[in-house]
Amino acid sequence: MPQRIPKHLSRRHSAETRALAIEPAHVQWFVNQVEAWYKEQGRSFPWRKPGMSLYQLLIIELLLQRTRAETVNRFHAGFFLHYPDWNSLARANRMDLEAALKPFGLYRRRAKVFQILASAVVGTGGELPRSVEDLGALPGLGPYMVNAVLMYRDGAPVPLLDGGVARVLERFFGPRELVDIRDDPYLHCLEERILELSKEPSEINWGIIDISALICMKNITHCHLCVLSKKCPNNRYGLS
DNA sequence: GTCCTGTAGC
DNA sequence: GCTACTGGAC
Repeated sequence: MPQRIPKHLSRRHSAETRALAIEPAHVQWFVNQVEAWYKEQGRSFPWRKPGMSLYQLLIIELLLQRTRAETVNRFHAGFFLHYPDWNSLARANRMDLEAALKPFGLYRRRAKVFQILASAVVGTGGELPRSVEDLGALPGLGPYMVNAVLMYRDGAPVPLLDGGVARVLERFFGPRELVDIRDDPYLHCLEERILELSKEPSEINWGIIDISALICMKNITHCHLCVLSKKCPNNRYGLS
């Protein structure tokens, strides 16, 4: 008599099987192509270079949520002039903070999250927690933000899986299992394999992000410019 | 009108 | 699962 497997577990298992069935050489080729392309053609932003505090990096990553990197690039310096650290954020007047956040969008939500987060960090001595569990418990920090902190602070080989990255991975490797990328076992298993084969976590993560933003966009794809098109099942080269 | 380096509430 | 959150860029 075969044991009954709960539906969500069997779906998880099949998704991971699908991700693990991809040839190692195929994943390695993807990683090599993206990393080589990133060194030549990747975007350059201040937060990708040394010199920013962990506070600034975390705020920038929060600002990048549902917001174009170019927009964050243009306005972030002005914001940090007024709010240079956790203390200034925690003490800020809510309306002033909202006004400073308007150029980025989502300003009421962000003002609230920034202040709750700042109070929490100031309350524990101005240091962010070390563990994944405690980081994820901070207000406003989901799986993406936790990984961003681990990557910037610890150089950890963890993925930055956003909507654009999911799009690139799905077009090249095949579709996800679930609607929400944060819970999808296929994309997470795939990312684990990609980060394992990468030499530098930030380069592969930013490389995929930049391909999603510049080449492999939602509605327009520039397959003729893409270093992945040769082996991409979604290749529209010649058609667009 | 659509999209953008997500998260939390339902 | 689905949706609100927001404004800038195209």
